[in-house]
Formats: sequence, structure tokens, C-alpha cells
Amino acid sequence: MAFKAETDQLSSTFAALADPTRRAILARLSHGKMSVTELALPFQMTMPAVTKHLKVLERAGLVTRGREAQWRPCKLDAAPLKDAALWVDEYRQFWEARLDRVDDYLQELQAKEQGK
Amino acid sequence: MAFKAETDQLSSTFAALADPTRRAILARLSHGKMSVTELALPFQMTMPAVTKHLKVLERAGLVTRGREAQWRPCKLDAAPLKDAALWVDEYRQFWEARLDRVDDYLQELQAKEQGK
DNA sequence: TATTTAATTTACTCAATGGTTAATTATCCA
DNA sequence: TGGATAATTAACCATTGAGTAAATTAAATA
Repeated sequence: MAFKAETDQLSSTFAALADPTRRAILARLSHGKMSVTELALPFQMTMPAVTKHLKVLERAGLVTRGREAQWRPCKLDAAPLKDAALWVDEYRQFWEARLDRVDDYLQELQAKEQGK
Repeated sequence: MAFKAETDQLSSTFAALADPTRRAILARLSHGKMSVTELALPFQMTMPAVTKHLKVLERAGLVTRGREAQWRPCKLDAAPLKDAALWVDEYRQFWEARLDRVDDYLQELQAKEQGK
């Protein structure tokens, strides 16, 4: 029945990042405020498609938008990335351990202890 | 027509993280290898649902699985998180700038210069 | 006011997600 | 060989995601 518990912040942040177009949009916005048309230039897709991506980014709080005449300037808001970074960083030891035989062995032990 | 260009690594990593159940699975696996049943315990969903989540994590390279009698032990592989961390970290300056009025002002200038 | 430019909304595909139940496969053990 | 246990597969359903083309709204300007 798929409850979809009102999708938490972290989930919508990661979901927003799970698309190359949206990551490219963020990259472009890191150089400054931009209109939708300007933003859409390098992508071979229609404007409505870009508008949709922007909505996803907006719902995730990664982009804010204003109004200047007929333009809707988009602005990067990287704040939600902070929590994403913190979450991922919890696992740093695990990817760093991969290069370290001793840590790897310790993790093996830990697994053996924990597992049945 | 939705080409879906063979979904890049980073996209499938972020997509895998965009679900609280899957993040919880990774958290559990950070304590050591575990069977599917054991893994599924705290979640109120059926085994097949968990199997599906595991497949997403496996495709993303975040989980590897073995075979021990009738069990399929799951193991965390955090390697793909490294690239995710690197990507997100590119934006660190932008979320840190939010607390710093001077940086904020500089970004405003940058935006003004860049925008039309 | 009529036209152009910017962007969104609507209505429609098609594929993928996230979940279910029921059936099937795989392995161990008595 | 025949359970029992572990897990996956199959078939299904509802929702969402990513895209399109065409219509609509909003604002500036001739």
C-alpha cells in the first residue's frame, strides 16, 4: 500500500541529487543566480522538463526562486547538503578501511562477533 | 522518450540513499555482516520488499552478498560513498557561507556579475 | 492594444519504485 | 527422501519520475 511517510528531508535531498541534469543545474547555479532559459541552455531537453527538475530541487530546498519582470531567477541554497554530507561522513571509516588491511581485519572480527 | 542513459554511478548511489529503509539497512550493516532475515527484523515490511531494497543497494555497489548454507550474508561496501562525499563537499563553501555575511555579499556580487 | 519573451500548467506517455501475496528455489538436517 | 528454514522470483497494483507537445499565464514593449 506504500505509505510514503511524507518523505523526510534527507531522502528528498538525496533524491534530488540522483539525477545528472539536476546536479548539473546545481553546478551552474554555483556560479551565480540564473534565469530558467539561461539555465536550460546546455541541456538538450525542453523547458518544461527543466521546470520540473527545478521543482524537485525547490521542494528539496536546494534552489530558491524570485521574480524579476518575466524572469524567474534561480538561486542555489546549499544548506540541505550539510546534513547529506554529515550522513555520508558517518561512513568515512568504512571506505577508508578498504585500503587498510588491519582495519579490514578488525571489521571481519567485528562481523564475526556480531553475526550468528 | 526518456533515454535514461545507463544511469551513472553517482546517480545510482544517491538514488540508493534516497530511501530511509535503505539508509537504515546500511546503518545496520555497519555493525557487521548479516543475513536478510536478521536485517529485515526491525522493518515492518515483508521479506520480498527487503530483498528488493537489497537489490537496489547491490546495483549501487553499496552491498555485496555471499552464500553460507541457506543464508545470503549481506556486507556493507562503502566505497561508492567516497565519490558521493567528494561531490557534496564541492558545495561546502556554499553552505558555510550562509553563516558568513561577507561571503554572502561576495556571492551576491558574483551573481550580479554573472547574471544578465 | 497587440506582440514578443519567459516560464508554467495541462494532459499525456512510458518506465521505474515500493509494496503486496503466492509460488519457487536452495540448502540443511532428521 | 522428506521436511524445515532462508531467500528469491513471479505476478500484480498504485504512485512517482522524466520526458514530450500544446495551451496558458505574466510581464515588457512597440
